[in-house]
Amino acid sequence: MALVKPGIAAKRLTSLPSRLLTQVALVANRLVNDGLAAIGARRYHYALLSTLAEFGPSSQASLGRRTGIDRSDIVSTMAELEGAGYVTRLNDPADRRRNLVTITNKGRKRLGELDRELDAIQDALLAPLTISQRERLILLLQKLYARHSEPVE
Amino acid sequence: MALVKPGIAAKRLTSLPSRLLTQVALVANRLVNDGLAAIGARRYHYALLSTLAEFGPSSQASLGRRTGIDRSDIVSTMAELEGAGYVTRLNDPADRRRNLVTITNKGRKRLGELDRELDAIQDALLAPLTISQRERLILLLQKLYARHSEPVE
DNA sequence: CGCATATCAGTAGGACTGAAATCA
DNA sequence: CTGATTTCAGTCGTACTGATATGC
Repeated sequence: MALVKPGIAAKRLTSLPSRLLTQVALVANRLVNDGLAAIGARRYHYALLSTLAEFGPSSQASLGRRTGIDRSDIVSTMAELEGAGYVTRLNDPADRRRNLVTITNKGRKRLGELDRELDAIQDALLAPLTISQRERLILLLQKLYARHSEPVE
Repeated sequence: MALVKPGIAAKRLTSLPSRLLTQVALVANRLVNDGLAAIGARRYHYALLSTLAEFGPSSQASLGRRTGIDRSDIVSTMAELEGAGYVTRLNDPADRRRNLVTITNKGRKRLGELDRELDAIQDALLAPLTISQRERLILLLQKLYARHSEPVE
């Protein structure tokens, strides 16, 4: 928790879109990190468990592409999740380069806990906005993200 | 530059507001960091120089409150900016605990360079949106940030 | 061979903490 | 004494790079 009472910021900064995004993302990340840390989790755990739950057993490389998490960070996070019993890693007999990662029942229960925690966090984050403002914000962010994660040409 | 072709993400993730914010902020930060690094600058430089230009000579503590930058990071960044000749630090005769930081003419010129660089970056970032969508996004983010940086009660 | 996968070691900037020294 | 300011020495999670080993 940071939270020093802020002063009045320079106009150049308060109207700079990239900075607004960073500052609001920082607020969101503080809420998410604190909330997840309270139950012993991190953002990467949620991203990986929810991807495994939706798409089924996957290689680590595929998980990296779907979540945007670096291959290198997948490795260490997978070790954590496996250690906690939330996933299993087996060598894929069809392609022995791959680790086939599978979510366990314990992992599914864990995902449920994380879902509930994150729901509460989203509410806290978006509390200042009306329902239709929240929808608009989400659509605008999705549009921005979609265009910027496409191959640019 | 990261840029691995992304896969299809889990629905839980693509609709999670905190994650959308983080992902778009990440895009913005990559653009900003790369653009500023190309001319030897960092985000903190812009935040501090623009605050000094708008509010005049300030203590480091005041700069920290206005920019949201931690007191500890102000110290090291100020050393960089002073080393480059963009600011001067004098002991405030009126309160000898304080460093009175003042932007130099060279610092003002530098701020102009950073302004131009950042203008181009904002255009690239917001290119997928229409003008009125950009305005709406900015308003929504400002509202969120304002409410979350107020004393909560 | 080229290419993908998994792993490890390490880097970099950003956010933050705790403690010390100084002074209002 | 309390409280503000500056500074230093770290920690932490995130994003990322480079190299290596292995297998398709």
